[in-house]
Amino acid sequence: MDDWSIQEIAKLAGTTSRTLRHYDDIGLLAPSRIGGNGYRYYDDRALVRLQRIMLLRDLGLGLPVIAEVLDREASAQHALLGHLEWLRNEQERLARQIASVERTIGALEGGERLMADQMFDGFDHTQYKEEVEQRWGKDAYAKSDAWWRGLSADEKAAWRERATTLGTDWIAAFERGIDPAGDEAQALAQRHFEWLRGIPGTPGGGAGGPTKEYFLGLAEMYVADDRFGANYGGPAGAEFVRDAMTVYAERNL
Amino acid sequence: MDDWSIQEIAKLAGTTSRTLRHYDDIGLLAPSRIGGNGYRYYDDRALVRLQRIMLLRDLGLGLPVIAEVLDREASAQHALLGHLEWLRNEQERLARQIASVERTIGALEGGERLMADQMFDGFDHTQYKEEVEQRWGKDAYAKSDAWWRGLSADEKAAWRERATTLGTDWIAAFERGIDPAGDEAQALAQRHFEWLRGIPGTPGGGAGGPTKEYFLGLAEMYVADDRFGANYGGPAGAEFVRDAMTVYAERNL
DNA sequence: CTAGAGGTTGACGCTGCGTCAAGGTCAAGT
DNA sequence: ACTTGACCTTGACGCAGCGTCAACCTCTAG
Repeated sequence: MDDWSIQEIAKLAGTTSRTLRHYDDIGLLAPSRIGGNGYRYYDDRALVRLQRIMLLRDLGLGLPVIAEVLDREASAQHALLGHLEWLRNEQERLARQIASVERTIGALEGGERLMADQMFDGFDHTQYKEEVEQRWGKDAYAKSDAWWRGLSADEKAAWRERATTLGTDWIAAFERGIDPAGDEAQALAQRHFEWLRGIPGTPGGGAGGPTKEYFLGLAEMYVADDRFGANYGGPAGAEFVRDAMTVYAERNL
Repeated sequence: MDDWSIQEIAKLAGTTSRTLRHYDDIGLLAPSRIGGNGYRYYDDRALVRLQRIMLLRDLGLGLPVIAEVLDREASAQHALLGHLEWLRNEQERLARQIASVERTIGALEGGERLMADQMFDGFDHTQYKEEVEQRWGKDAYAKSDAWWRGLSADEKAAWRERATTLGTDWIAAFERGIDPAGDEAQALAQRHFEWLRGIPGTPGGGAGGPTKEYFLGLAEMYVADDRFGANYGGPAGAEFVRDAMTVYAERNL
C-alpha cells in the first residue's frame, strides 16, 4: 500500500496528527483510506492536498477559504487578493497601535505631566482656576481637579479628542446654518449633555447629568468668554451653541 | 446616589453592557453597588477605572495584563514595553505574510510556470530527464513529473527550501569534519531518507520510504555527477554524503 | 505475554466578548 | 389594575484552530 499513517504524513508535511484529525472533522482533508481498526491512512494525493493546505495556511488564509480554493469553488487569485487587503488593514492597525503605545510610554517616562491640559470644557486646567471657583465654588474645582489629575496623559488625550470632536461637530452644524431648535442641533446638545455627564466631580458629572443651572451657565459662558467660545468657532458659533443648549435645557431639564 | 446603570456607564465609556458584565465576571471591574434586584450600579471611581481599561485595551493589551497594571501589580511602563515587542513581532510577521502573498499572486498571474524548477533531488526538472529515465525507468519520471506539475510555484519553492536546508546542513557537517558513521551524520542521513520519502511517485516516495537500491544509487550519483554534487558542496562534500548514506543504508535498509 | 508506541473518539481551554434565550423589574400609559 | 416596552438578570453557545489531557483499543517487538 502506498500510503502513510497519520503521524507519518504529519511529519512529512510538518504538522501534527491532531491537526489532521481536525481537518478530517471539518471536512478539509479526509483520509484516503480508513482501516478496519479505524486508523486513518493517507496516500500521495492526500499529501499533495495537505501540502497545499499548509502553504495557504502559512499565507494566513482561513481554513474555510482554503477549502473553497482547493475545491475550485473560488479562485486562488481572488481569495489571495481579498486576503491581501485584510493583511494590509491589519498592518495599519498595528502601526497605529505601536505609535500609540510609544507615545504613551513616552508620556509616562516624561513624568506624567498633568498640567497644561484642558478641562472644564476646553479650559486649560489650572489657568482658569479662579473663574471656575468663582462660578461653581472651590469644591467643584477641587473635586474635578482630583479626578483629572488621576487620569493618565493618554486618558486626557482621549477626553480632549472627544471634546474636539464635539466642538468640530458644533462648528460644522453652525456653518451649515441649521436651526438651533431643530432635531440635528438638539441631538448635538444631547451629546453635549452626555459628555458633561461623563466628568465626575463637577456639577455636571453623575447619574443625573448636569443640572439646568450648570448647563445654562456653561452655555452663557461660551458666549461671554472668548477663551471658551474659541472651541466652538468663535463668538458667532458660541451663540449658536448657546441657543441650542438653552432650547435643550428648557425642553429636557 | 451618584451612580449609573450598566447601560448608562457603558455609553459614557463607549462600550456595551455585555462587556461590563464580562469584566465583572472576570473580576476586572466590579460594580460599585448592587441593587436589591440584582442590578449593577457604577460610581465615578468605577468610571475612571473603566476609562483606563478602555484606553489600555485600545492599545492592544490583554485584560489580565490590564488588571495587573490597574491593581499596581505591574508597572504600566513594563507592561507596555513588553507589549510593544509583541506588536513589532506581529508587524514583522504580517510584513512577511504580505510579501509571500504578493509573490504568490504574482506567480499565479504569471501563468504558473511549472518548468525550470528543481526536482529529483535538486535536479532541474526537465533538463535531466534522460538520466532519470535511464536510471529508474520512464515510469518513475512520468509519475514524479505529474506530481511535481501539480504543485504550485510556491509549493515548489517550499520543496526547494527544504532541499536547500538539507544541503547546507550536509555541507556544514562535512566542513566540521565529523565522522560519516557517527550519530550526527547518521541523523542527517535519516533526514535525507525522510525527505526522499516525501516525494510521491518516485522509487523513494511512499510509506516504506526509499528502497535500498534507490538510496544507494542516489548516493553514488551525488559523487559521480557534479550537477548533483554541487548541492552538497562539490565532489568532496558529495563523498561525505555518500559515505554517510551508505552506512545508513547498510544499517537500516 | 507484556510493555510501549501509536491509534481512536470525546471534550475542555484559550480571547473577548456578540448574540440569543428565558424570565424578573420598573416607569409610563390606558 | 393591567399592559406595554425598555432595561435588568443569569446561563450558555459560538467563533479559529488546534493543544492537551482522558480513557480506551491495537499493533509490534522482545
